[in-house]
Amino acid sequence: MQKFRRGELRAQPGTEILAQDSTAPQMYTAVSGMGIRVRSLADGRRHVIGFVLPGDFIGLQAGVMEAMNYSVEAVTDMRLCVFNRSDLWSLFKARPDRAYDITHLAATEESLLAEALTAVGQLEAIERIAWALSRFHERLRALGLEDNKGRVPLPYRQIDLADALGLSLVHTNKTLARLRRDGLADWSGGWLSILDKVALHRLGHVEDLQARPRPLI
Amino acid sequence: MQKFRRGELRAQPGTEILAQDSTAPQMYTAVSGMGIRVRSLADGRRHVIGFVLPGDFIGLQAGVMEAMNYSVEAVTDMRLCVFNRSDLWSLFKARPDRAYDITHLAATEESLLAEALTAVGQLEAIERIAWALSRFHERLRALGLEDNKGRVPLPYRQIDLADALGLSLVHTNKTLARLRRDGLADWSGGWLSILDKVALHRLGHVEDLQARPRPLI
DNA sequence: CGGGCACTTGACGCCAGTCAAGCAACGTGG
DNA sequence: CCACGTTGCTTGACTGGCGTCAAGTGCCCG
Repeated sequence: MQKFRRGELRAQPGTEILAQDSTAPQMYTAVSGMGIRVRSLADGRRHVIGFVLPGDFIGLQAGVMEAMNYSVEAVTDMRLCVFNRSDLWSLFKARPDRAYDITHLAATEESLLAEALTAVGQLEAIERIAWALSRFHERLRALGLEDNKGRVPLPYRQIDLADALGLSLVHTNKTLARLRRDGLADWSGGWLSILDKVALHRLGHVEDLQARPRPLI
Repeated sequence: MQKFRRGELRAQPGTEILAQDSTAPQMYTAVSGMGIRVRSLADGRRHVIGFVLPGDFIGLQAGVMEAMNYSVEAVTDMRLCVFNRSDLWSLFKARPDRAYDITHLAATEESLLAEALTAVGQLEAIERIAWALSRFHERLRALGLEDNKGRVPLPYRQIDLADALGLSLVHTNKTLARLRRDGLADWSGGWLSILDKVALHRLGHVEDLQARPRPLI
């Protein structure tokens, strides 16, 4: 992939890396720092589609479609690898294996969105938050960001989580406080600890891949 | 693509075409009939991720990932083209243009899901339904299914729409009645008519591609 | 004719939104 | 150095949109 790399971008908190409705000429891979994918409505409401963590690829939509349908914003300082949209087609011709990987990425993204849609559509507030915190911990742990006390860094604001889950800031805050009080999870000061993983997963309907019901017809 | 076609499948209403958590060896393109993509929770709740219309490709997840993370069910009688998962890789090697198209499909799917997520997360009940009916009419009209009275066939049940929008059946029913009474849209007897397109789009925050705000910095 | 399914409508209650006030941490400029 | 505005978090009081319960209709099918 190094051959297709075109440079590095640094973004400050609050910066818009890719703009909704724009036809960006570039795609990115997050190297460090965190951001959000966000869709804005004309009346000011916004929905956080997802969270960008190190290693995530962003801008595929801009790469293969006419335009992005959401923005990407930095929440912390970020460093990103830059790729040219115009190189994507030559990559597909030269490296079918890489093309396959990119399709795999897109399918994974779709899978994440389907799960989020289910959570937002069907779960009640405390279940949604349990789901989100479980997923956060899982992803960040997989990135090796867990410290020796089992905490992972989570530098987002409560309003970001609220807008991702379709909840109000106030209710999100109260529900986080309840999870803390009940000893399930504690997200404060930019760090997240899972205190009772089993209970949290059950509450958030997070499926342990091991425990999937295997149909044996 | 004909070379990769492996046969035809017919499915009755209620049939599960692809099962959640399964590693299906096949992918499909819907030829006729309609279905739903649906995720089920352990406690019986379900979320309708999306609606399968003629021309839609399904099973890409099963094709490139370990397993589907939602099921696909037929709602009417359906006919589908069958493709073998194992042929996907050879397609990527032989036809980079087709591989690109498939990635484009996946990105389009992601885009639809992002819009749905925003609707379910941020809009209130009547707005969500206005959004959904607008999108339905648009997609079905593009398929040439509009009759000379401006109606399109919509053979789903109210519970399917309710489960797609994260609303209860009862509230969905009452909201549909309200849109009908107010002269915005009428979905009854399996047919959908848009009576006041402008008002419906405004209510559902459906963006006219023409009228996008072009940033001119 | 009886049972099931989809749709409809009214009554009631609760989860979560809104409003409002207050605190702590931070950066800025007089 | 302190006053002041801004941003993010917290908490209590009140309200309302939407869920649940319940009953009823029309239609299809065995």
